[in-house]
Amino acid sequence: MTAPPPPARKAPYHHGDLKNALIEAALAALESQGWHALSLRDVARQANVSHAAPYRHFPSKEALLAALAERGFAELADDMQRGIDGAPGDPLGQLRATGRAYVALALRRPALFRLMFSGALSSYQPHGSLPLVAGKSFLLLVATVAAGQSTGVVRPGSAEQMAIAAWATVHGVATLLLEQQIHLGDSAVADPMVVADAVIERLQQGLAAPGAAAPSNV
Amino acid sequence: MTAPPPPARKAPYHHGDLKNALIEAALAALESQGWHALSLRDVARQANVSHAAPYRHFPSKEALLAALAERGFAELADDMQRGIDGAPGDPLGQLRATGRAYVALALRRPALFRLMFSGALSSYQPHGSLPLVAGKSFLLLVATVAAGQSTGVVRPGSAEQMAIAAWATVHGVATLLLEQQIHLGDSAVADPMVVADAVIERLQQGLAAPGAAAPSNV
DNA sequence: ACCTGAACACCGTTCAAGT
DNA sequence: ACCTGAACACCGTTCAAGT
Repeated sequence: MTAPPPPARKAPYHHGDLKNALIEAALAALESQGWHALSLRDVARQANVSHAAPYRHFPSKEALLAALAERGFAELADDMQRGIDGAPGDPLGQLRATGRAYVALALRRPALFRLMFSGALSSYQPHGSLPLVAGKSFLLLVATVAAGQSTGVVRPGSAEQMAIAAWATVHGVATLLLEQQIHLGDSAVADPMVVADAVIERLQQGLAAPGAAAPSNV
Repeated sequence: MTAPPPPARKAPYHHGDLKNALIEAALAALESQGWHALSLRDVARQANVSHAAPYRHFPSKEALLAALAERGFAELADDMQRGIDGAPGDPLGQLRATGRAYVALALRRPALFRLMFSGALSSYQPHGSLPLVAGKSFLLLVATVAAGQSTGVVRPGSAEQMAIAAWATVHGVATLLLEQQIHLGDSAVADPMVVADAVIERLQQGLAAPGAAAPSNV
């Protein structure tokens, strides 16, 4: 009765893969609390290490947040690439698909999206490969616009400038929807994605070459 | 020599207008640190009161942030209204002016703009008149679109839906510029406002009625 | 090489007490 | 009615010490 319980399986002193464990714990905490409320001490608790342990793997809390943001940007580029792959030979369809992927990510992981785009990181520069990964999705966009121009379905002009306009539009709907700034009460549409589609459709018309036929689907 | 200095003008025990003094101090701290780094204790220090004094005027730190955001939304609506007043009888010009005012505010007060639109406040609802003031600028936009439709320079359709598309586009450039996501290195343009104008111009073309003449200025 | 525990200088919020 | 000072339960970060 009074005998002490067996030591059971004690956690090893060395975690083994603490860095990834911290990132996983932080990703979970992120979506439930937002980046500004995320506590490094709490993440350490969740990973069953002391509050000082994370400092062996990240020089600061911001560095951990940057690692999360980088995961988000990689996921964004992957989703967009999947959209491009899904509509081979149809640049306008590819543009629509990348736009939908962008909005979908914002709605699926709102806290992660805010971390990526809402000034949580003062600069991407000091965080290793973050600037490179963050720039990847824009490069995809420019390439798709250029492809559309070469086949004549996208109006001529600076591909970069048109990509910026497309990005701005899609980023705008994504953030306004995610922050619930757009009130869908009056309209018959209750689904945010329907609003996004409408805006993307209008953008589509602006990017399409004057003579080109309107896309048939959606 | 050893005589104590005269009491001079001691600060009165009652501040008099502490509420506004706190808001002013907070607005200053906001732009220099961002909303997430803003400390209530520091704001109190800046206003020369104890760290507990703010709680007589704001139930929480978030309530103070909400007061700042409300100021921002009021300023935004004012700026947009000024843009509308500056182009009487020219709805397309008014739309362009409101868009420029929107981007200008984002670039002039980046931290305030982030506070307003980047999920710092979990909801506008519990903060008095904030939802009403926050909605004002969108109503201006809808009214201007409707005015353009009635004179035939803006294409027909749901004014609300077109206002959403316009808002999304302008909001997108504003936030991307403010977060320095758009790299102006390659282009000849170093001025963010030039990028904004280009995007707004493209939006303009999307909103204009097919038959209407292109705007001559800018 | 990696992790712990104590320590430091902060926070937001509460509450009895002062004016 | 409004403000103060101590107190509580947290933070991020540092550093000597442990394994």
